[in-house]
Formats: sequence, structure tokens, C-alpha cells
Amino acid sequence: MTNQTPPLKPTETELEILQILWQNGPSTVRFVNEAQNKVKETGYTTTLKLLQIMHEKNLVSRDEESRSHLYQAAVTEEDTQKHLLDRFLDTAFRGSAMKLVMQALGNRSTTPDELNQIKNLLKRLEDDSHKPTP
Amino acid sequence: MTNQTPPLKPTETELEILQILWQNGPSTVRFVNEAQNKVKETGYTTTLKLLQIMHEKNLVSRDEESRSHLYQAAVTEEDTQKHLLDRFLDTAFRGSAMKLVMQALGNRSTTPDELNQIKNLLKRLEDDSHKPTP
DNA sequence: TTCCTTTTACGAAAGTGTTCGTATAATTGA
DNA sequence: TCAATTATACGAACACTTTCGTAAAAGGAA
Repeated sequence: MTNQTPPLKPTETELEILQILWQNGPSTVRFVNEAQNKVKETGYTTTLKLLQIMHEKNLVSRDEESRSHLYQAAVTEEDTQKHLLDRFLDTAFRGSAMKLVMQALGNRSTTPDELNQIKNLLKRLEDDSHKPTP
Repeated sequence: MTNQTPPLKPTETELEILQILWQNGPSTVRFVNEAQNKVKETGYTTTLKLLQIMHEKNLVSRDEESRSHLYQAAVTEEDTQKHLLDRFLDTAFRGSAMKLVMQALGNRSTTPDELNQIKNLLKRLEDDSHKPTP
């Protein structure tokens, strides 16, 4: 029996590979490997193996038409980020989104444009809080 | 030679134990173990071993005065959170604090009080951005 | 065809983290 | 004092992830 639903908690390396796939779309093993090598030296068969494992876990899908298989992310970046964030919030911040946001904003430089984005989001959240939940 | 500086990247279980220590101050193995068991069944010697390893890594300090040693976090919650957040930002959000904040705020309920806190922080950040860096 | 390159498949080693059994020492109390 | 309890120490098993060597298949070029 094969695993049906992909784990929403990819390992560290799996996540790195997912990032490459999210950024570049369907890719060959060689392409992924070369992208990885720009960050950290990695053997070709290492990348291959990882992709095969990820395929088994349904983290990626595979097009076997041509000799060089094409791998593609089977989970969306958003879903994964959402899930990882939830976990991270729990384990590192005991669930306090507030603390996390304050840390994230406080300890790094934020451009005026980014500040505006947040202000807009806040305004929307405030408006929503005056309405009944849909 | 023993490790001098504690790793700011505690493992998942180590982090759980640190949370217990942060919340309760210096604690015996038994106390930590019982706290852990409220969440997930864990053998006593398992907790002991973990604390011993954490002690070796200088993640916790140990008071051996009485028979039941007292363990205490040797890293602060803030420092650890800061470091974990940086890592998390890199691996999960490709460094975009903005995306993370939006996700964190967007997908969960925020109380009016919390919204105010953020607004205050934003105001401070805006003011700062008009001044030269100190 | 034959040789060389590129690819997939697979198993096993290596690394890391977690769990637990067992030995031994300290303490308590009947 | 002696047995029962509770503590620490330690090594080994286990699980999970990553890395890599090797073999076999597929193509391409001489």
C-alpha cells in the first residue's frame, strides 16, 4: 500500500527541493541538482534519491514521458507554509502569533512599502472584527 | 573537549523541554518528565537522558547540590525564538518576513487588543524609519 | 555495432535524534 | 540493618534522514 496523502511536514532537504520546484516548475533531476549545488555541494544520485522518496510520499509528481523524468511539486507553497507556520507557532512560540509577529517585525528592517501592506491588512482585519463571522 | 557555546538550534524535543524550563524555572527530572507526560507519554529515563545531553551541549545548567539535580535553561527564550525565527524565515518563507507576517495575521483570529499592539509597533517603526540609524 | 555518456533504480552506510533497559548509588522507613 | 524506592549514568537499540556506490537500462556518436 502506498501513502495516499503527502506529509505536510517535509524534511529540511525536501523543503529545499520543493522551493526549487515552486520557483521553476517541472524540472529534471539534473536541473534540481544544479540548483542545489549553487547553495551546497550535493551528489547527483543524492538529489535523485530524494526526489524518488518525495515521489513515493506524493510530495511531488513525476512525468516519465521522456527519458529524463520531470518532477513537479504536488503540494502548493501556500498550503505548506501555512502548515509549517502553525507547527512553528506551536513549538517555538507556544501558539502566540502576536509574539511571533512582533519579533518578525521588530528585529529586521522593513521598507515603507511593506509597512503600508501591513497597515492595509490591519485595516481589513479591524473592519472584519466589527462584522459577524460569515 | 566539551562544547562551549550552546547550539541555538535545539531539536524538537529539546525545545519542548526548554519550554517547560522557561515556564517553571529550575526543575527536577521528575517534574520535567511529568510535565512532558501531560502532552505525550515519555519514559523517565528518556527525559533524564535528554536533559543530560542538553547539559553536555550547554543548553541547560545543572545544580547537583541535592540528590535530585535541578536543571535550568541556559539559553533565554527570546534568543532562541529569535534564532529559530531567522532560520524558519529562510527555509520556509525564503526570507520574506512580510509573507510570514501576512500569513500569521491573516489566517487566525486576532483580538482588538492585539491589533492595537501591532499598530503601536508599526507607528514606532514608521517613526524610526524617518530617523538616521543610531 | 560498439563505445561513451546520461539516466534511473536500489541497497546500504553514515549521521542524527529518541527511547529504553540495566546497573549502580543514595535515601527512606519499617 | 535491610528491603524498597528513587535517583543518576551509560550504552545500545531503534527510527528517520541523507549520502553515496554500483548496477542496469537508454540514447547518441563514431
